[in-house]
Amino acid sequence: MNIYDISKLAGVSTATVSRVINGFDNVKPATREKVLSIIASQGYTPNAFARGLGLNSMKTIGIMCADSSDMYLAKAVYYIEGALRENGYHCILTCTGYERKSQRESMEMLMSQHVDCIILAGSIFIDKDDSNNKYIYKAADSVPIMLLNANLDHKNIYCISCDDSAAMEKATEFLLDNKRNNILYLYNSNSYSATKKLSGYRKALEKRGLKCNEDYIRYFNGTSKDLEKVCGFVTELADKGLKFNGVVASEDFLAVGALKYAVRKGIKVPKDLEIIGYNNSVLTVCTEPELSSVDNQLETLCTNLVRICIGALSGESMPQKTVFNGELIHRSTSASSRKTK
Amino acid sequence: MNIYDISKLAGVSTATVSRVINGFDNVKPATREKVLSIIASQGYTPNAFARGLGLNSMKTIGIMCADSSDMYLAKAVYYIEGALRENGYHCILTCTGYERKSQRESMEMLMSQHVDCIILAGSIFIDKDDSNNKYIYKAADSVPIMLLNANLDHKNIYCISCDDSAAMEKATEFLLDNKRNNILYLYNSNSYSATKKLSGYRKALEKRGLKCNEDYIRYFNGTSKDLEKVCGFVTELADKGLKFNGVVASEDFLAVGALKYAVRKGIKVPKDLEIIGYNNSVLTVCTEPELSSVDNQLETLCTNLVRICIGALSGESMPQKTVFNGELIHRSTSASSRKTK
DNA sequence: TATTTTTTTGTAAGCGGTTACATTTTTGTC
DNA sequence: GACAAAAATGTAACCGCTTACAAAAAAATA
Repeated sequence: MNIYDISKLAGVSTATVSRVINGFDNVKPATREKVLSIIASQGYTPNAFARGLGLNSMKTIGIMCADSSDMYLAKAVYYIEGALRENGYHCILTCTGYERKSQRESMEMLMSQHVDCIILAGSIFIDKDDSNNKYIYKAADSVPIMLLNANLDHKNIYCISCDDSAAMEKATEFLLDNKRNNILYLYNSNSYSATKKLSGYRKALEKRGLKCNEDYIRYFNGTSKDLEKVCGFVTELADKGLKFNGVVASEDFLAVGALKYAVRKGIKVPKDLEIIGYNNSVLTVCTEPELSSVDNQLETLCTNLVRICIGALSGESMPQKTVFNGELIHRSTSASSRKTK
Repeated sequence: MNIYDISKLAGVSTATVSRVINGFDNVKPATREKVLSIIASQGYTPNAFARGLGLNSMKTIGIMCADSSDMYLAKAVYYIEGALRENGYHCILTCTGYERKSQRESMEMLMSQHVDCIILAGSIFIDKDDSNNKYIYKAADSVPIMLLNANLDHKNIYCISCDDSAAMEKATEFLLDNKRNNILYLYNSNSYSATKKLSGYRKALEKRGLKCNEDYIRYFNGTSKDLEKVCGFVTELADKGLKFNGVVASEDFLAVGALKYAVRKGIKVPKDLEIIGYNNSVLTVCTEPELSSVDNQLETLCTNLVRICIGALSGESMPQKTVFNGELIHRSTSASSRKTK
């Protein structure tokens, strides 16, 4: 059953059927009705491939993310997919891992599928050495590229992010306000947004004229799968004599690890140690006491990313850079008596 | 740049170019080399739409899942996508939510995209009233359907699942072995796999001649987003006078809620209360003490699902039903002195 | 009513591949 | 070297839709 069959049954040309299907207004109402009824009675659906070939688009958008089982990225994918579907777009999802080579391959795969746009969910795709970002610029020559939580300057690249630096600065300041002058900073990535967060931490210290002790900035080489390891890592730091009365982390799981350490050692939280995570994930409410965390407005970021994406695809002029503010969510690992808006 | 341009540059016909691209062996090596070098020098990639139109396939598979931000489903999607990608397939992901209507719409969307196969990740798509499953049977007339953790009888539907009933029975028995005769059963879904789990709980009791007290079987109306509510729910049950010395849950977050209740009330775990969750998710290691849980072998399920899927697509005869066994993972909320294999 | 303008419809050429079938070239055999 | 068989290549129809352009029908104007 194809458009030709329908046209014969309706006694019109394929062009007219096509017009009806695509909702053009230059079709006589009576003709439209007839064609629609035939289509309905035959249960006909246009062949998407032929359509794609003719229009050079299948209304499909590619989403690249390092690991869709990561809690944060999973949410991003969920929000993005939902918003795109509402706009009549389909999503091809590809999990690239953390290696540049496989990321490039994923990008090529998406390009070969002729997606209308590519969304890079996460800053892991951007290299500090800009010459390694050519693969992105090349793709941007063909289709608009959307960056979530990252930044790149190019006329066809749109960046949507949270001001992670400011948000982390706020979190750090909150602890400093309570005379927590030995704040451990835990992170596990050197991506664009991770770097921003760290700079926020430094800025908060600098602002008060405190010099930043590099011993307190600690890189953890692992992921949320290694939560037990994080606890061990923090315990080791403490055992080595590092004294700290505050912890801020670039991801919630790192903060949970610190909290585990505290609970096991019987350290009172938040009285003797305050802890603030980042992402405001479900982990924050699993622990006892529950974890304070920075919410970086993922849903807002994603819905706006899609809005801008759709706009760009329909030829509208859209802002290249869109930045939102994070918010510090207080639970039980930061001293609630000082809660601020 | 299309196949015709390449054929001219290489001085051969489009058929030959097509043969080279598709790796047919009836091409003279010298010709193949020449064509390949032209293709490489021109940076040519075949148009996927034209290809799809000709072959009636774009090597794309549809994944339906209720909510890809759900930790369990997110992992399923991750494993499935990865395995499919290794086999040269692309994935269209669609999150359907929990309403039958939107699930049907997602299914239609995937069918209209002419995917080669549809994977239903989760048992939420199957209705107990089989007449409501027509939308699945209808799709199965066109493409193979893969069910993860669910079951449906049809010649073109393949089911891959964990024996959730047996796994839950094992978990329950483990507690009964330690004279935990008042075991609270928490669940939050009536899907196929959730029902199986519950039947496993019942079976364990029956096996010992214990009659199942329905007061202990409790439905929680919410999701992992409402973790704090779960804790409140369990606290309420206890406040109402329900006495229990064991908890098994159909999902980890329910068990975490129970554990929160215990920690807050100062109940000793596992001495006075043993708790076992289900899915062996990352939540199990966030809590203190860490949560024992049933691992239902999601990765194994997914890789086998994809293996069977690929086999079926290439015309091989594949098993309609594939069942794996779950495994009880002991951490700190079940009495470790009795640890069994 | 004749003429012009506008609306509606039809024709047919793409879009860029695949592949059945026909043809040419190569290889093998006697 | 003649002939048959096998291998390599080419021709052209086809997949099912879109759309520029042409043509016909309807509406507006004179």
